[in-house]
Amino acid sequence: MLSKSTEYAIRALVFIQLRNWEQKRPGVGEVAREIEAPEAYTAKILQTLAKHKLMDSAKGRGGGFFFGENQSSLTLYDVIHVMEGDACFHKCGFGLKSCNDHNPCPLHDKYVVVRDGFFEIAKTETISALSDSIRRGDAVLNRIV
Amino acid sequence: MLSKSTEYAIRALVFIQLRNWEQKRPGVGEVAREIEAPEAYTAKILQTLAKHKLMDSAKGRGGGFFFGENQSSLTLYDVIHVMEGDACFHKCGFGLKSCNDHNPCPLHDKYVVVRDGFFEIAKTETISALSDSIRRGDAVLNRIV
DNA sequence: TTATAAAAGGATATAAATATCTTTTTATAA
DNA sequence: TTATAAAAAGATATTTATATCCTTTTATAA
Ligand code: FES
Ligand code: FES
Repeated sequence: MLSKSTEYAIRALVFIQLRNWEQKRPGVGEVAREIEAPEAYTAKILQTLAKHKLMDSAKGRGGGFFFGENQSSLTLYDVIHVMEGDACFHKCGFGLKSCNDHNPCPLHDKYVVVRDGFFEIAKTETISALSDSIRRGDAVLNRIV
Repeated sequence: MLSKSTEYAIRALVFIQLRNWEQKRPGVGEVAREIEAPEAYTAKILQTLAKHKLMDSAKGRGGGFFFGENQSSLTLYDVIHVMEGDACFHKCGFGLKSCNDHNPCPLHDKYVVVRDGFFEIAKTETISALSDSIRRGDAVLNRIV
């Protein structure tokens, strides 16, 4: 499972993408409301994402968050990596100090399949692809209730 | 990813099973040493497992931990359920308040495959099967280095 | 040029997970 | 019956994740 912070980050980026497509640059308040996260905490997360150049920000009046040219194909992996590192893609599912094909734990063979499946999703799915499925109405960003 | 506590629990149970097969009932100290976990913390975890009847314990001289008759086919799911609940099998991977087939988040279709894959492992793998793969020499309980 | 709106930065606070320590209960061996 | 070994129970401590608050910097509009 991803950390709450990572989930907030992913949903925030998707929302920013959706608004950007409408020629808007949402601010912290709007993002926090939309992803149903505490505002001050959302601010910290957006700050982290901007610092790592996953998206861009503009200070001052009329400012907000947005994607620049070279930030269009951001993958889930990129976001996870910045927010919580990539232990989840490498760790032994049985809790050993490392995962090793040639000296496996008893879960290794089966666990690796699942772990790699998640890695594949993370490397393949992009913020803009997720956003697009919402724009098309095939998926939702939040629950009504 | 499972919590550290859950990992300790699984490894502890596997070790207890291995020792039981040698007609031994290990105590907290022996278990903690083997799974490389802090002793007092291991004690708490074993206490939780015993309280939930996942294995049995005997107090006093010559006491220790062991599996009773009806505790032989303990699944990983049982252990995870007791240690951290089963959110990981139900939660929305995108962080929505619930996961819903008919009102999916943009990750749903792909995420559910991975999540269900893990659920399948958890429901299928048993402590005794994992232990047996170690006894046979096909897998390890800990890393030399 | 000043007032205002916005993000950045820094300092704290709270909650949850991980870890330790001490006392109590229980069983057994001497 | 007493001393000892072991788990159970309870209290406390530490660390990490989550969350809040206050101040500073920056850009823009009036
Ligand atoms: S060694 Fe445990 S998952 Fe690879
Ligand atoms: S709705 Fe998100 S994983 Fe099912």
